[in-house]
Amino acid sequence: MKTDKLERLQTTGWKVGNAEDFLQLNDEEARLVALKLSLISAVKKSRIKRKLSQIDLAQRMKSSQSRIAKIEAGDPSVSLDLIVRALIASGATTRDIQAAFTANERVAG
Amino acid sequence: MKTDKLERLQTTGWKVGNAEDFLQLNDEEARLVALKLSLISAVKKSRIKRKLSQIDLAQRMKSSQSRIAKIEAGDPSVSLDLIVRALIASGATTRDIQAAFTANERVAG
DNA sequence: AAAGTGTATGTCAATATTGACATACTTGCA
DNA sequence: TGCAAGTATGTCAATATTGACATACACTTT
Repeated sequence: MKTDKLERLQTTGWKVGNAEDFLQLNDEEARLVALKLSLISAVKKSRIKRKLSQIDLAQRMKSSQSRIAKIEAGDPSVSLDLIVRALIASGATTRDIQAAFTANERVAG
Repeated sequence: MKTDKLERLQTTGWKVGNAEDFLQLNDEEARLVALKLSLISAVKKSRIKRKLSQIDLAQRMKSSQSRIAKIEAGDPSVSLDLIVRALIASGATTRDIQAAFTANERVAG
């Protein structure tokens, strides 16, 4: 029984990609991006609503003003974790977060 | 996930910080954890529902079986980004994701 | 004009997260 | 029993993300 590369790839969960995978991946990537954008929008909205400056929000979540600015600017260095943290720290309710998802559905439908 | 937040709070002396800040931070951290748990549960549910093995799901999202296992085990090395990617790749609809948030609200509310 | 307040952008060392791999455990089936 | 498929766990080099800092920009008030 030879343990060639293909078999190894299969047993470890790998397969050669094709065009379908590529398109599928793009779609999923698009959904994630759309979701992030919705949440980012929710962060800014929530922060403004509660009259918090970026510095205020940064202090609340032990981050920095520049990070908050990057969040709201959609900087690629910002993770979904940080966006959601900001959303929570800004005082957004779980309902607000759900609303962001709903908005996302409309966009990404 | 960062688990050194408490440690940093302690070592920095935090004369500025007060009990209110401390509790607030814990609460926000708890909300994030609860949210992650809900989404993790949704990942596994969605994967099983569509009869996908961890290897299948890993292929779909260009990850590895061990990563999927870590996601579902709630391993601290797994980001919210990865959880949501897995959720999307598993075929979960936006409605499914919203449902996960609703479940989270019941827990964290 | 100068000073104050809030936001944007670039940089970077420290830290967190990643896919990949090896390997062990579990379950069911021949 | 042995085998195969699925899952769990530990490790690690490569990469991504972080808070902090400096600094520039926009706007308002003095």
